[in-house]
Amino acid sequence: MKSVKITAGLTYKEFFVRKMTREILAGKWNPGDRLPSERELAAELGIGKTVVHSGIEQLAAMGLVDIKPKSGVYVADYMNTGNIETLNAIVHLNGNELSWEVTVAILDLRLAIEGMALRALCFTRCAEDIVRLRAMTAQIRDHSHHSAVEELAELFFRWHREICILSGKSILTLFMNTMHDVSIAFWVNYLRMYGPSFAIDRLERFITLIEARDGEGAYKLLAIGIADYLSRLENEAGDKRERLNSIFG
Amino acid sequence: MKSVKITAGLTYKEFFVRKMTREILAGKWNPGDRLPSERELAAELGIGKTVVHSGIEQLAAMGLVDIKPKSGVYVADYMNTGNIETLNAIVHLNGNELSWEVTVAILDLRLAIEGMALRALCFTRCAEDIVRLRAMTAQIRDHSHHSAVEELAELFFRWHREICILSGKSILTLFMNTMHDVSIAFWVNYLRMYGPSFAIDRLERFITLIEARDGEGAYKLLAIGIADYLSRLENEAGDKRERLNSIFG
DNA sequence: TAACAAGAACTGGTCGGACCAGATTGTCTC
DNA sequence: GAGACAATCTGGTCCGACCAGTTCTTGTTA
Repeated sequence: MKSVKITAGLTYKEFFVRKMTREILAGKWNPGDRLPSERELAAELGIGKTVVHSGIEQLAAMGLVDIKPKSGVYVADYMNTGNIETLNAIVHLNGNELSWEVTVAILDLRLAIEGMALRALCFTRCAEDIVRLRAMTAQIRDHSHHSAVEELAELFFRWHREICILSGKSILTLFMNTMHDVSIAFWVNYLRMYGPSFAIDRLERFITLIEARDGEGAYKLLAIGIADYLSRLENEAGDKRERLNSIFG
Repeated sequence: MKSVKITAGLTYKEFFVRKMTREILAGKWNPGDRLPSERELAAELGIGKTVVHSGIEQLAAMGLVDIKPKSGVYVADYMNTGNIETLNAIVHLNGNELSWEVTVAILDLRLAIEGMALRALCFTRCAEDIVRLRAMTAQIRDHSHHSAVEELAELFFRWHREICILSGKSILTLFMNTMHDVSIAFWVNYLRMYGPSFAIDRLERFITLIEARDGEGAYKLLAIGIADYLSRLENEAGDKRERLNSIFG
């Protein structure tokens, strides 16, 4: 008789990883705490130890726990020793809500990565690159009438990744992909703020600058767009405060 | 009778992942190629299919393969869809040699990440932060007489990560940790170029600027250090060319 | 001979038991 | 009380059994 209630579609392992992630990030376990042994967790949940072990390995790869062989599994000081997967877990637990700090950090890194790629691409671009970017933009425009915002977010992410690919700077592409999950969360918020139309027009402005080989112009467009988004975010936070003030006094 | 010759200390899974990584990155399989089925690979190597499957899952997490259920496992277009683990694998296969492109990209990202952290820390730092950084620096100096360069590299990485931790910008810390493996490779090269003494003196200059709350000064020190390193790297490449010229004509 | 349906074989996916090696704790003897 | 040995604990690894869906092969019917 299993004690685990399996949510539709989740394997035991997925259920276990989600449950432990939630508990760790919710503070049920603090950094340094020793988790129950794999056998205890397996017995408690009514699943096999190998599944638990596999789940714990995943938690370790996510930076949430440290495994000490022969000793036990300890909650890691994950905000200090964690990695991008830690951040992805935090963001996912928050329903893909990005805090101000996360947003600033993501966008600054994006400026660094995509800034380099844009400059390089403006220098090296060929005609097929422009055709490629235009085709992708048109595809996004087609989709914008009937696709969910998450789908659109994926398409925007891929457009900007294509900048890195076309620039020939493979490493920048790898870094950008590494930030995929948090970037999708960002694009969802961005599309909600500006709407798909505005966002697509901006893509076309990038293409114009790339066609003109204006690396500094393209970089500036990126930087200005980022600054505007952050400014709007701040204003929305201010608006929320004003609305609360008018309700409560 | 196992057909796998196990290198000392490697599990079947580790052996399998290394073998496949080497073959994929060496071009034995091209992006889009379908790998032999898990059962075929298992039979060929004389190990269990589950181990092969587990290894393939790891290769997928590394961005090297795409798994299509019921169809097969295909080599991914990993330079376009891969992630930081892809880069780590490439660097590791090259005996931790960093190409110029990788070095430039890493350092630019580091400038973005640590630049933000330095500025923030100079603004918010307290006395204990300075004490902490001084203690870490002294520890590094103690180790520099008898430690291997890889150990020193780890200590330098942690010193710079501590900047992020002390800045209170957790997200920057997570990003920095994400770049841990390639950063270690960089620090090894850096220490070989400048020597531990010089590198430690530079840490102390950072501390002086942080103590003085000179965010722009600290950022400049970082940027200048990076530019100098890249310049020397270029000169070394030039020196190699000159030496070859004088040998061959 | 061609088309359709059923069965077999294939694919990756998941799970749990068996066993391993080393660390830690408990028990017994001196 | 100290030391030696055994038992128990820990995480670690591997494998066979079974699953679900896809694709290919074979047999039957028109």
